[in-house]
Amino acid sequence: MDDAATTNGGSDPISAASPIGTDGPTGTDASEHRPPVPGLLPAEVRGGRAQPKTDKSEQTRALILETAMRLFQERGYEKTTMRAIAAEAGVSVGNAYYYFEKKEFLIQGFYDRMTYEHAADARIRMAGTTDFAERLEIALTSWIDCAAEYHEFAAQFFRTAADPTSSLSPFSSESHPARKTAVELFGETLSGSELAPKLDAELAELLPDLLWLHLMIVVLYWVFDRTPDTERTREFVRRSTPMAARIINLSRFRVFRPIVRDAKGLIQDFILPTIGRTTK
Amino acid sequence: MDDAATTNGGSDPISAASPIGTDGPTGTDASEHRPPVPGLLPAEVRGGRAQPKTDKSEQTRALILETAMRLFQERGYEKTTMRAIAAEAGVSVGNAYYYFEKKEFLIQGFYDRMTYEHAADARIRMAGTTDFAERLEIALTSWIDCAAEYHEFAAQFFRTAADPTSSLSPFSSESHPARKTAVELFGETLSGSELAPKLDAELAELLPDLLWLHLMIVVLYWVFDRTPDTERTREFVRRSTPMAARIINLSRFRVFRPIVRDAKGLIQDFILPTIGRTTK
DNA sequence: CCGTCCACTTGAACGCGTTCGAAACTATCT
DNA sequence: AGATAGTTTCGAACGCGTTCAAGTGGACGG
Repeated sequence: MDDAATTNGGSDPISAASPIGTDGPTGTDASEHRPPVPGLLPAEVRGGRAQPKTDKSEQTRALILETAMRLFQERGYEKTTMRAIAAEAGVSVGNAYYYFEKKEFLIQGFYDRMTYEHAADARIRMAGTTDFAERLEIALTSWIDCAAEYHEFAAQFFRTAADPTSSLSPFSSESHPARKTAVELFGETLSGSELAPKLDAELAELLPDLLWLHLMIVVLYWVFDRTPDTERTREFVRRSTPMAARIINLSRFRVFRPIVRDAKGLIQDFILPTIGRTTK
Repeated sequence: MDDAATTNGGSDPISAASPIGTDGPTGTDASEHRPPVPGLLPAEVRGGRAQPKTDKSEQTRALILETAMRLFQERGYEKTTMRAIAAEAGVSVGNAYYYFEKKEFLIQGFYDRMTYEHAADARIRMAGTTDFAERLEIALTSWIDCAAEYHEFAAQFFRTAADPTSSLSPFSSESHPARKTAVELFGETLSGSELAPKLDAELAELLPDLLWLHLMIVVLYWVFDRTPDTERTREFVRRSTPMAARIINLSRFRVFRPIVRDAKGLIQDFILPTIGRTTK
């Protein structure tokens, strides 16, 4: 009896905006419609139960989520019990489960928050830089910095994310706004560089998702990284970004055409559909 | 207090990995659980507690593992309770935990068995074929076939494998014999092809591990694949293997030198050490 | 002012993974 | 045979995630 799908009303309050690739604005992106504090946004309403009907309801939900996030950080995920969260928030366990179907779903709060913090931070940091490799390195390093405080229980999160039956997976979840935000950031990483105009349009459309995959690899590396300040992952980023830039740059030349064509086909047919992107 | 490490005597001395005996045709009963080679412990011993001291001990261990694997396949991982395993095996729960530290560790049995079955099956299938792309496709398709029966609860296994704190992870576990076996298979996949003599020796040394990573990507794809008979993954293999072969083939040419050099450095410095391989 | 509906809240109870102290069994020595 | 030490087995008990039947309280219609 999998009630995971049935209990949720199925309606997602976030309506999809225009596809990523169709935007042709080379100038100011103006995608900064995101309020600065995402902690209490309806964006985090996802992953729970039905939509809130009351103000008080939403407050309770936010209270539980905030409390959970604080305790997770203080004690780690496993050692934070649902009873402790409920007690600390001053509600009952059942109430917590009224808003969050499973303990897992409380992690979503972290994921969302980090994604938005990362996007904002990276945009600021890469402003003024036009070299693509540098921009990419900034974007990835920014992620590592934003994620630093959560490294301790990242394992748990990653575990959850790797479960295809869980809607928290960055791969399988359809209409995951956080992923969309991240992909958009990489779109800007590319479009704001001097490399962008030189590229084949078709390839340029795929690249944001590919760069997001690059981030996923970095995340994988980061999760397993046990060096202080995840220095090894940072070094990995410093080494891999110039190479990625070079590969993309070389893709323009004739010798590489066949490979690039193959790769594009593979990505379009097998990778993007899997991660929930429907390229028409 | 994490007693997970302290309860275990420290290092579990794994002597060697031997292929799991081709199990009897029908009766999976514990009737032939005595290894003919005295100094060689079965591969299944890994992941549990201390080494068995008695013959009877080893029998009990095997009985529990066999029972667990059967129930996992019948009911799935989550729905198979430790109590059920113990009851079905005719032992107590405590006894099961005497041999297997956590329920997770019972999964290891699957992993080992599948790895050896795969290696054997792939070797048979690719005998007589010298085209590298074909050999690679055979190796990967063989894996999908061997893994087919476990697809249902593969999610759970993958979840566990993605946890860096778990010793079951194919990445972080040092001295994982199953991984070694798989890498060796890919070594033969390459060395048995007409491509092998043409390659740079240094690159040829890296390739088995890289091909294993290719398999890991296929596994990732497979876990999320919901199509019947994981047809989509099979198609993915058919498409990706010729491309991999072409890339490897092209790596010989001068134009690609710089990229190949970069890639080699990156892999040698960052990928292989992480997956427990120390290339000198 | 009462009844009805419904979002919200409660906490006891259930199932399962895991632990632990003690019993049972085996091997070895006196 | 008895004593001793080590190994294996047992099952009750614990903690935690999760469920569920039973409330509570406010809004609204009559």
